[in-house]
Amino acid sequence: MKIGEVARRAEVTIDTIRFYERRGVLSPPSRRPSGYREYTDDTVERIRLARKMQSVGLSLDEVIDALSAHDAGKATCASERWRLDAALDRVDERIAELKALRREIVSVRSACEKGRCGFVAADGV
Amino acid sequence: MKIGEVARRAEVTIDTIRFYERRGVLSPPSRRPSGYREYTDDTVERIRLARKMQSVGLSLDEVIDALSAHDAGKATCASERWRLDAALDRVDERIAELKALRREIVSVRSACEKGRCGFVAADGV
DNA sequence: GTAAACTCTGGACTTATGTCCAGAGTCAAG
DNA sequence: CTTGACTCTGGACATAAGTCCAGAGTTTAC
Repeated sequence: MKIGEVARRAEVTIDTIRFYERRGVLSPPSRRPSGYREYTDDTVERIRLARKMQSVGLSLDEVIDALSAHDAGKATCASERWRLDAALDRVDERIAELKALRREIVSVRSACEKGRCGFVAADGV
Repeated sequence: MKIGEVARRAEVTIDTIRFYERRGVLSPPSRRPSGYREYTDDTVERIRLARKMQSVGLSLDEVIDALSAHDAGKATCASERWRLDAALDRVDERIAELKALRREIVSVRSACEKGRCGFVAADGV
């Protein structure tokens, strides 16, 4: 199938597919005599898998890495679960940062209500 | 005082100060005959205020906007508090997104433990 | 056979917030 | 007066993950 159909089926843009090829998420497909890329269903699945990985917070480099392990045939759930753990740790860390930020905002805000907020006040800046 | 001392006192880099000038956070300072920028203490305070605003999650454009209101002399705590409210809303929204992502990761992870995880599994992709 | 829809390449552009650079000129201390 | 520290400009570079473009060639439906 042509790239447009892959894009529709995998729910990404054509540009993303070509970008994935450049980055190595997808290997270069076979070509028609005209130069058109020719794909199989596998590519659709591979893109979906990549998107799924990205959607849980893996960077594209991590996705490429995971897919390589996958391609090498050495990937099992147990052997790859650390990637999810790492993603989870990052999310938790980010949540903690945002909660700290939230406390800071609330603090500035309530100082603001009580007069001197040091934020927007008439401090001559 | 020269730019280097402003940088030290406001705890930013010289590059950041010049960048703030280009962006309009700081107005162009007076110059020595040599062309060197000459600042007063006010600039240090203004930079600190800008950093404080950024640190609670306002974008640079929002900081510029807030400082303009400030410069116009129309800013009071009450009139500007909505900026903090907006920042707070964004943080809350972001936290909610991350919590949803966390649930998704945990879900994929536990599916992974139970065999078919559809993530890294031997699904022939 | 023609028109519309599709695809090709390679590179520039996007967002946000700075950071870094070379090459030239200036300032301060001794 | 010399030396080392400082500052100037303007533009390129950085991140991440794509997005968009022109201009040319291809495929498909009618």
